[in-house]
Amino acid sequence: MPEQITELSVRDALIAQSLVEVVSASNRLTRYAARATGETESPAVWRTLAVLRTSGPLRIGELAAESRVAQPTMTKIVRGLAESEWVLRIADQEDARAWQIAITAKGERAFQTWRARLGEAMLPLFSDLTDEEIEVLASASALVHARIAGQLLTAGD
Amino acid sequence: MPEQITELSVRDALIAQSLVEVVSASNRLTRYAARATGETESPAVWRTLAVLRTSGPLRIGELAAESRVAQPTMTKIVRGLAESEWVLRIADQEDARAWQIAITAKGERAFQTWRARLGEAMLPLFSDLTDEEIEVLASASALVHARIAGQLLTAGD
DNA sequence: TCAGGTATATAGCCAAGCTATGTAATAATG
DNA sequence: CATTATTACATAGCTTGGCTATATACCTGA
Repeated sequence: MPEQITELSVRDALIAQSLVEVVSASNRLTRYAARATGETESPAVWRTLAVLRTSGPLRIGELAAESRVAQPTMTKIVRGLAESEWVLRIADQEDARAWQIAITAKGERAFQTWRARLGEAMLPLFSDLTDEEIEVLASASALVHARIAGQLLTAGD
Repeated sequence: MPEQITELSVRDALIAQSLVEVVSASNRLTRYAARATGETESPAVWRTLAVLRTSGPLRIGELAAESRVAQPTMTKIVRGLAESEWVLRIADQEDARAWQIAITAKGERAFQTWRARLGEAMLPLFSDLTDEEIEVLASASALVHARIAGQLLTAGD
């Protein structure tokens, strides 16, 4: 089945377009900020910490799924995070093969520092935002976050 | 000067926080969509085409700056794009060292196809959006796009 | 108890990005 | 006009982040 063309409703097309524009614009912004701050950690590291903060301790496999990387990639990321003492590996009580990965206070601080650094890098471009515009950004991110967190990747669809 | 801590105004802190949340949420969403679609091209390729579409033909150096990659990286990206016939290299009239890089009709089609594919991958998570929420997403991306396009990276600050 | 399945680890590969540097053209300067 | 400095792109070579395939250890069910 090559090149499956799907006909979307006008409404769905509008939604899809808005979503694509959000991720495109954000991608450019992220890239700008990452270079401005001379970021050294990979995005996956920060995604992983973000997941751990909101979900609490998770197994490596769960963490991989939620951070959208393959399991061996997450094994590697967790090794690095554990060496930095940003996460702690806790032996799983119920399964000796597994670990519970938890963010540490040090990891939490690193995460906050990263957020501050990133925010400051972007700020000069956005210091003129109106209250309404700030609200728009906050709403947009909340809306996306609510729908993306905890979504498994469905292989079929 | 290690670990420069800057005190932001409450307002700036709010803006910075909203921005960080936007890029974090979008990053997770992008990553979801990229895996769902089995994306093969790098994000930089699509950023580059997006820049060319809105800015018109650019030199490799300008394109590198605007797409937020180093110049040799852009040389490599353009080589790939030219091989796919998604861009055309046009000898610069005013400088024999330089090229004008222009998107082709084929490149434009590839870009649109990518957008459609990406949008459809995200749609299932967002099909319940209200009109107001769609508007919020569109406004947020417009707002970001307007401020990020054409911004050079200031080495100082 | 043993067969199959599952959680993580390891090995090894590939691609994308970078820095440093080369080459050729242009610009500036005496 | 000759020479030197600068600029635009290309090349070389490296590092790293991600992947697939597979090994290892443990768990589960017949």
